[in-house]
Amino acid sequence: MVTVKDIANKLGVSPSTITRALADSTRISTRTKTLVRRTAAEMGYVADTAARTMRSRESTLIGLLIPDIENSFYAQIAKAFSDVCNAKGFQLTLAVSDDDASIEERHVRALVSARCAGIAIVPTASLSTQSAALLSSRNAAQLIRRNSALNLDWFGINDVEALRSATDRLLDLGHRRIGLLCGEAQLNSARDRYQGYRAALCERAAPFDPALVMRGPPRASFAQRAANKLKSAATPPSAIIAAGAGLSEGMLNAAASWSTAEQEAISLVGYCDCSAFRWWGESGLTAIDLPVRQIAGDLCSALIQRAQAKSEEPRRLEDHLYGSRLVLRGSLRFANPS
Amino acid sequence: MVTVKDIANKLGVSPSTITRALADSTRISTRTKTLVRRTAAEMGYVADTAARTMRSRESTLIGLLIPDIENSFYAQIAKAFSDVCNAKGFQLTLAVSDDDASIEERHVRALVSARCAGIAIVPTASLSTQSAALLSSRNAAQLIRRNSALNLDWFGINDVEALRSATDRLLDLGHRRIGLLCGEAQLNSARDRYQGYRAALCERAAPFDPALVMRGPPRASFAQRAANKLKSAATPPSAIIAAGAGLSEGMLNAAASWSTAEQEAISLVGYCDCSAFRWWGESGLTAIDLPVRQIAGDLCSALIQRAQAKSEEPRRLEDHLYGSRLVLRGSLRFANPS
DNA sequence: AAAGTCTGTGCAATCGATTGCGCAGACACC
DNA sequence: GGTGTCTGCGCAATCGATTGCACAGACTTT
Repeated sequence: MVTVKDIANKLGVSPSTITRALADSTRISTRTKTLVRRTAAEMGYVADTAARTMRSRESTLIGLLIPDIENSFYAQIAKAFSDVCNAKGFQLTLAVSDDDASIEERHVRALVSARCAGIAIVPTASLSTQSAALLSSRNAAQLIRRNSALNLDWFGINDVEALRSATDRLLDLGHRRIGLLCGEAQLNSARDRYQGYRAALCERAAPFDPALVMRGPPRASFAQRAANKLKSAATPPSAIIAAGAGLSEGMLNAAASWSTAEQEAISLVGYCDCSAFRWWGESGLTAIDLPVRQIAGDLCSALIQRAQAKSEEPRRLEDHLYGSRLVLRGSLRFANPS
Repeated sequence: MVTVKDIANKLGVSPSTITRALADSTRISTRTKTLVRRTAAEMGYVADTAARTMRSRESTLIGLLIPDIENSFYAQIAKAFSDVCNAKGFQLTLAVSDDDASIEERHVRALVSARCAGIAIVPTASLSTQSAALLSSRNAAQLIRRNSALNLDWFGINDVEALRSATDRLLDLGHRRIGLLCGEAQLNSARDRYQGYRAALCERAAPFDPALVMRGPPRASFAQRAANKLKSAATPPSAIIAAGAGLSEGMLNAAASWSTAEQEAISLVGYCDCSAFRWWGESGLTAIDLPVRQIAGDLCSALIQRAQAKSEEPRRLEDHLYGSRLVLRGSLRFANPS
């Protein structure tokens, strides 16, 4: 590895001159600067990030900790982070928790250890106390999901409203038995989604059947089983809403194995519109469209801004709430009069 | 930030004792170890990765540079890397080039600067000389795509064979006008795919019409336009193969906007099977199924192994070639006798 | 001509964890 | 008693880039 000292030796000057020349300091003659830069390029010099981080005590690393990267929803988040980081000269380090609290803790530790300038986390429901402690009083924020154990700003969706309006729409179409695939209640966000669903039913005086609500881990595998179970019930729902990204994936995987008749008998609603939803069936899946990129981009920008501002004053916690809208596609049908 | 020195001061011992206790050195008494560990935990100590990297001159960072993260294909690669890194105690840093050589070069520079233990790259067709120079003689390898400017090991698919067999299958079904969406010829991998297609046509003595081959940037946007153009041609093809992950996405986006009749008139074949392909139309998209996870996992493991072996002897370049198979789904039909 | 102002560089300390070497005390063995 | 041997721990250097301070020479001002 070529170091500053190597260049200095080659040119017969001191290391300080090299750094200053490369950093474009005003105290270095133009002639020297040009010479140094050319030599550095020739020698293939690349500054050592570790040394720089150490000396300056600040890194240009942004940590993103998500439960899944294969789901399009989280992939969109990662892309938004990548773009913002790119634009502002930061690097992205990606950590995938697989919705496992112990993996999550390892990652949190690694991100903190790397002295990330900022950390964004989509927390698991069972986030460890350790993780929470490690993140508190650091430049971190939670994204989409909100875990009350985490004393951090939150950037997310108005989930009550999102689910209420989706449910409302189904009621408009005459559906009375609406299935819900929903995450576990430890997360405020899953609770909100459930409550939105309940609120819509209540306001419209529609019957509520607990058997239609399937709660479980926010994974595709769970949703797939749950959706199949709903379909095969004695009196199956005429519509199903997946209240989560992983859950939508599982629901579609299940429904893809249904017969055409079965598919037509049940209207489906997904969470977070992704381009593959347009590939669903003949004319696409109806979905709750969230401004994911916007949210993730805003969060990433906020983290970077705070990192650069480095004000030490304790801030009050903030929630950043975003709206959503329903994108109507072929997967919604009028309920058959029963 | 709590440092080793802080713990040492608190316990009235030297910093060396702390490090050794935490590293479980044999020269430290069990009593001291326990004490140190408890104190470290209480004080919320987290080692500084930068300092450690600097001293040891080796990081636990694996860099992955891909053109896109929203495409399921690359997301699967990222997941495989994440899993392997996780299992071996490494961290993943993700860089997205958007198929732009200048962004790519910035990322390469950053990854090298971070002294990554290993770097995997899915190179752009127009990879800069700079990038190639930076990567050469480092622990790096190219993945899927192969750029001859890069003097690195390659882990990828037998693309000639993959495209030959897909084309063959379409010929079996009676198709004679088969469209091809393909990347630009600068990349060996794109060239291979094209050649596989040509080879199949040639062997079966099927006519070759250059107008059916759309070559361009490996992006969804290009493929979408190209697929639409093929469909609207005077004598449209009865089948289209997308010879790339991004191209498949674009092809489906285009086809999703076609009428049912139009969709039924053209058999589609995608590249790299992803779960969303099963959502396509009524019974899923036929696709060339690649062992992506396997490839990516193997590559990541190889990088880590080499990093740990740290042998200085120059190695010969190796190619790691994987096979593929066609997954048949509803998007394939017999050609209408014309 | 003396004093003041720039310019262009070098010196040396610093960031935090790690480790080779050395040292002191305890104990064993002949 | 003398000589090893082992255990437990401290000293100080090291990794590479950065930066406050100092300093030498050139040039300007009164």
